Amino acid sequence: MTSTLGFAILAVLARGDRTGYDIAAVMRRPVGYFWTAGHSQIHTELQKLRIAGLVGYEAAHGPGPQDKKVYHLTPEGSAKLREWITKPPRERPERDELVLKTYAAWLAEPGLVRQMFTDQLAAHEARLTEYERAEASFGEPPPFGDPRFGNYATLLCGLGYERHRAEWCRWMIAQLGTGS
Amino acid sequence: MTSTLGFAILAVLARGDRTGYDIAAVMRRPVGYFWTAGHSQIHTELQKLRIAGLVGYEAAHGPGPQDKKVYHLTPEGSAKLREWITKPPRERPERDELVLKTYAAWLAEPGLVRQMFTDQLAAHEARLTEYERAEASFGEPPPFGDPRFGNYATLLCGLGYERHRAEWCRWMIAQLGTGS
DNA sequence: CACAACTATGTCTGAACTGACATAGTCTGT
DNA sequence: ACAGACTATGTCAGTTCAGACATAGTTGTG
Repeated sequence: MTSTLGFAILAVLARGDRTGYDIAAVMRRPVGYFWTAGHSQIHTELQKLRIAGLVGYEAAHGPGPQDKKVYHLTPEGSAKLREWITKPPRERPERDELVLKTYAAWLAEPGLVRQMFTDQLAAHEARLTEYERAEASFGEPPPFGDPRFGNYATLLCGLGYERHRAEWCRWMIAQLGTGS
Repeated sequence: MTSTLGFAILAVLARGDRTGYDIAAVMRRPVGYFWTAGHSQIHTELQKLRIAGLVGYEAAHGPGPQDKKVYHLTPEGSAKLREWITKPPRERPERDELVLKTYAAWLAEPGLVRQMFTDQLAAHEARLTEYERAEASFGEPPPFGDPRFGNYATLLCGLGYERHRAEWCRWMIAQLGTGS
C-alpha cells in the first residue's frame, strides 16, 4: 500500500543514496519538476518504507542532534518501483485556483482581473527563461536508459506547460484589454 | 477561513441557486473544467458556509429520504466571493503521477513505457475532440461580464492544456520509437 | 567573535480529501 | 409490473498534506 509519495522517494533513491533532507531538497522547486513534498512528510514516509522493507539506511555522524541516516533502496524496493512505473497513472482531479477564479471572473472588476493575469504571466515567463536555460545546458537529449533522460523529459513537460499557461494568460489579458 | 472548495461552491451558486447534488454534478467532469469535489465534501462544506452566513437554503420536497435543500448566496457570500476572485492564487505544488513515472522511466522496459504513453495520448486526444466540440458550440467568445465568459475561458485553458499534453506524449513516443 | 544560514531529524495538530456505507423516493424503458 | 438509473442528503473512517514546533551542530560572512 505504498503511496505515490513513497514511489517518488524510491525514484529519487534509485539515482543514489540520500538522507531525508537531501530528498526534500531534490524535490524542492525549481529542481524537482516531478513531485513536491515537505520534509516532515518525507521523514514519515521513509519510516513506512523502512518498515515495508523497501529502503534501508546507514547511520553516519553529521551535524544536528541525531545521527544522519543515509537511505538506500533494497532489492524489494527497486523491484516494486520498476513494477509501478509502467502501470497506468490514476488521474488526479483538476484543482487549479486560477482556473476557478477565472470561472468566477465575470463578477469582478476587469482591471483587477487584468492585473492578476499580468502578474501570473510575469511569473510564467520568469520560470520559462529559467527552464530554457536548463534545457540549453543539456545540449543533446540524453538517451533512454540514462537517468538524465528522466530529468530532460520532465523538464520538457514543464517547459510545454509554462508556454501553454503563458499563452493563455496573454489571451486573457487581450480579452480584458479590449473589453474595458 | 473559507477554503478554496468553499469559494468554488460560492462561484457555482453565483450563477443560480442549486442543491448540493447539483453542485456536485456541475463540478463533475467533463462539465467542470475548474474544480472537482465529491458530494460528501460538498455537503460538509455547505454546512460550514451556512454557519458562516455565506449561503442559505430553502427546503423543498423532492425525492429521497430528506427534503432537498436549494442553496443560494447571501449578500455576505457574494461580497466574500467578489473580494476573493482577484486576490493572487497561491500556487499549488506540482504533483503529477505521469511526470513522476517519467522521471523514473529510465529504469523500466521501453516497450511498456511506450504503451503507457500511447494510452495517455489516446485519452488526451479523446478529451481534445470533446473540448473542440464544446468550443465550436460557443461560436463567438462571450464578452467579459457574461457568466458564460468563465465557461469559455476555462474551456480554452483546458484545450491548451490537452494540446500541450498530447504534444509531450507524442515526443515521448518518438523518443521510445527510435530508441528500441 | 557574533550572527545567520545551512544541515538534519523528528513530532503534532488540524485541514482537506477519498471512498465506502446508509437511506429512500421518482422516473424511464422494457 | 419490474429493474435499473437517477435524485438527494448525509456520516464515518482513514489517508494525505501543510505548517508549526522542537532541537542542535557546522559552516560561512562581516
